[in-house]
Amino acid sequence: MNAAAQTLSVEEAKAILKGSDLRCTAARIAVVQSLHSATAPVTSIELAELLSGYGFDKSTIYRSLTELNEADLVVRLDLGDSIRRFELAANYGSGLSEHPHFMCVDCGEVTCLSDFTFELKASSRKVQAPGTISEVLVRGHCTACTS
Amino acid sequence: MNAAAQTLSVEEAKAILKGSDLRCTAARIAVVQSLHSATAPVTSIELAELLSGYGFDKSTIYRSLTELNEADLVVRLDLGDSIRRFELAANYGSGLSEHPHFMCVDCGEVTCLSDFTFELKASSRKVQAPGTISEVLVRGHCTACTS
DNA sequence: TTCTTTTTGCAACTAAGTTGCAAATAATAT
DNA sequence: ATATTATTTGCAACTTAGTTGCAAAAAGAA
Ligand SMILES: [Mn+2]
Ligand SMILES: [Mn+2]
Ligand SMILES: [Zn+2]
Ligand SMILES: [Zn+2]
Repeated sequence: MNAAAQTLSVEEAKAILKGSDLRCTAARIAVVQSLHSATAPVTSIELAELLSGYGFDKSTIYRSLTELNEADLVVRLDLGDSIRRFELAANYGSGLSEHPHFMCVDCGEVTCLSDFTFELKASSRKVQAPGTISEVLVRGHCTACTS
Repeated sequence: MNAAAQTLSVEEAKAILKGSDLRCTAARIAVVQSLHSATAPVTSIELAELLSGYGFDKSTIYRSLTELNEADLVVRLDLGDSIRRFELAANYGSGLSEHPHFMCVDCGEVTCLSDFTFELKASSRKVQAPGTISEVLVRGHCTACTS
């Protein structure tokens, strides 16, 4: 897991959960706090391992992540390496502030492209869009692996 | 699997394999032919199941796909549902003709966005690109699932 | 507190893909 | 056409990420 951005108190975590009508259980509080302290998306495995060190079962962590995701409190990223990653929604449930993600195919590092927007351009005016876009993932070679 | 686009003869398949210095085995020929006849990316599972009906072992099919991918004869798509998909490179090994892909999160359908280009735009001039992009994946709700 | 509903831990299971190794096959040399 | 050598295959066992059923525990409401 990565370095703490800042610590979220138990009370703050509880407030976030209550805001989405979720029960405040120890596991969910721990998940919210862990995700909050992360500076990049966290894999389910990392989180399950970290929190099993505090006595939580991995199935509980997986279930918590799914529940928080369904409540739009966390974003679930499927980046193509068959390992799920999660990040706390910037706004705790509103579903705003989506951004594309970049994954390096060499080192596996994942970056939030918060300062970028993506544009899909039809090459001719007769092709129609495939649908409404909800997630954009870009893969390639990161600057560290290229240089 | 999807309907045949056109049939590729054994000799044509062999020529493609030889062009990349790969041995012409029955399994690899069958994989090339199957991928050629597909109109959309094919999952490893579909292909392994189809070809196991002809006596090939699934491990052989998985290995063939990996080898053909490493030779740039086929493109491997990781679309986020932990199931790999493959398509024949349009130009049999040159690595050109890349295009973004769209996956519907509702019905799972995958579309090649051959007629689209993608543009990553920095929101300010001081943010730098994350690296060199090699694959773009867009997920969302397809028109059929939206209407 | 008591009651009711939701959540948890456990262990067993699933799905997709990988691996070691002896036997079979492809390409090459004779 | 046959022998030689390197590569590929089939098999079965394994791995990894995640899921599930169910009884016990915990949360929130009364
Ligand atoms: Mn992000
Ligand atoms: Mn395609
Ligand atoms: Zn990298
Ligand atoms: Zn759809």
